[in-house]
Amino acid sequence: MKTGLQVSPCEGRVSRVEATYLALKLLICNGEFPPGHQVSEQELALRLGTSRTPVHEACLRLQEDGMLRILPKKGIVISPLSPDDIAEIFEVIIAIEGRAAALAASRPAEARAVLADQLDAETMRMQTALAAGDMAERGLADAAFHLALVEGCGNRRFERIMQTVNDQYHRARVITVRMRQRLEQSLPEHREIAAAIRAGSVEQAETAARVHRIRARNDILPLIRDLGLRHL
Amino acid sequence: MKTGLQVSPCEGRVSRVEATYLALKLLICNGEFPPGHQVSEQELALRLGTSRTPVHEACLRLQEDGMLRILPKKGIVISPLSPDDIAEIFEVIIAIEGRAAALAASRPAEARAVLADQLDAETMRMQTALAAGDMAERGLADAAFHLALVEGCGNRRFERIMQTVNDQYHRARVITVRMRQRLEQSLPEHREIAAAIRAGSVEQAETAARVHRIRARNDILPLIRDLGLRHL
DNA sequence: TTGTAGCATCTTCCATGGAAGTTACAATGC
DNA sequence: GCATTGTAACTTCCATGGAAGATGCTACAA
Repeated sequence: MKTGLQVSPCEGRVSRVEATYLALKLLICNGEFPPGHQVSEQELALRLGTSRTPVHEACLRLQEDGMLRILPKKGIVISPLSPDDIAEIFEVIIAIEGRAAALAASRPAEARAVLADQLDAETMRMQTALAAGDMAERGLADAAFHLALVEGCGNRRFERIMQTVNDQYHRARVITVRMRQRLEQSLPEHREIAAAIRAGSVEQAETAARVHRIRARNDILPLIRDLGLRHL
Repeated sequence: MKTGLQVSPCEGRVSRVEATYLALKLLICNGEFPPGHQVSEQELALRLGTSRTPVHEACLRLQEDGMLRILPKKGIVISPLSPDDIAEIFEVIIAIEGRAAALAASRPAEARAVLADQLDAETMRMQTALAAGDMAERGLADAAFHLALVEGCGNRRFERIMQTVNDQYHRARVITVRMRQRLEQSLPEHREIAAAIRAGSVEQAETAARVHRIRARNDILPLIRDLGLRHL
C-alpha cells in the first residue's frame, strides 16, 4: 500500500515542505484563512516557524490543488470555493467513485469479500453513531467507507485524485454538515454498494455508487446555493 | 478559457520554475531520460541553464504527477511506466471522459451543436489524414478531438485531470503508435460520440465515449504486455 | 580472503541575500 | 483642486552557501 505514487518518500521523516503543505492546507480548510484573503510568504513563514523557501514550494503545490493563487510579485490569495466549484468536485467524485466501485466488483471473490466486510463494518459503525447522535463519529465512519472503497479498487491514481478533491470537498462540508438532513439515507445506499461488490455485480456496483453520490449532491447543492452566492 | 485553474498566473510570462517543469516533462516523455535513470538536481540545473532552486521545485511537481521520485539525499529517479500503470491511466481516462461526454450532452442545445460541429470537424480531419497515411496528423486530430470533448464539458477539474494523465499516456503512445492497427475503428466511434452529444442523449454519449476508450485499451494493452514486462 | 571502520564525496534540503517587479502614496507642477 | 511623476515599501523569484545525511571506497585488522 505504501509503494508507488506516495508523496513523502521516506516513512517517518516528513520534509519541512511537506509539513508546511499540510499545515497550510489545514489552515485553509478550517477557514483560518478566509477566501480572498491575501497573505505574503514572509508572513506565512513567520507564522509557521520556518523560512520562505519551504513556504514557497508548499504554495506551488497548493496552487496546483486549486486552494490558492500565487500572484507574481503581489502576493498569495486564498481561492474562493463557489457553488459551481462544489458542483465540479461532485462530478469528479461521481466519475471516479463509480468507476472505483466497478473495479472493486471485478476483482477476485476473496478480495471482494474482504472489502465488502470492511465496507459493511464502516456502515454499521455509521449507523451506531447516527443512533447515538454523534455526528462527528458518523462523519468519520462515512469518510472511512469512501476511503476504503477507493483504496479497495486497486487503482492508486484513483486514490490520488480522490484525495485532492476530498480536501476541497472538506471545505464545503464544514458548512453543510450543520444543516444536512436525510443522513440516514446513506445507510441502505452504502449497504447496496457493499452487496454489489461482494456479489461481483460490476454494473450494479457502479450504478449504486453513482446513485449514492448523485443523491448526496442533489441534497447538498441546493442548500449551498440558497445560502448565498459566494462561499468559502 | 483562461480563468480559474490555470497554472501560470500571468499571460505571456512564464516563471523559470514553469519553464523547467515543462522542459523536464518533455525530456522524460520523449525518452531522453530513460526510466530508472538517476540524475541529480545539480546536473539538471546545469543542463537546463538555470540554478538548483527552480529544478528542485519543478521536480516536486513532477513527483506529484508520478513522473519521477525524489529520494531524499540520494537523487532523482525517473519512474518507470509499467503495463499496470498504463492500465490505471486508461481507467482514469474511461471514468473522466465518459462523464465528460455525459456532461457535454446535458448542456444547452446551442452549446451542444457548437461542440458537436467541432468534434465532427476533427473526425473529418482525422479521416483525411488517415487516408493520406499521415500518422502524425492523424494523432494530432485524435488528440484535438479528445481535448475538445473534455473542454466542451465545462468542468475545469476534468480538464486538469485529463491533462496530467494525458502527459503520462503520451509516454506510452510514443511506443504503441508504431504498432497499432485498427486505427480506422476510431472514426465511427468518434462520430457516434458527437451525434449523441448533438442529440442531447446523455446516457448514449457516456456509453459511446466509454466504449471507444475501452476498445482502445483492449487493443493497446495486450500489445504492451506482450512487448516485455517493464517499460518506459 | 573477509569483515569493518573511517573518510571522502556525493546528494537533497533549507536559510538568506539580492534582483526584478508591482503598488500605493506623497510631492510637485499646473 | 487635479493630474502626474517619482519613490519607497512591499512582493515573489532565483542563486548560492552551508547543514544533514546517504553511499561507496579504501585502508586496515583478523
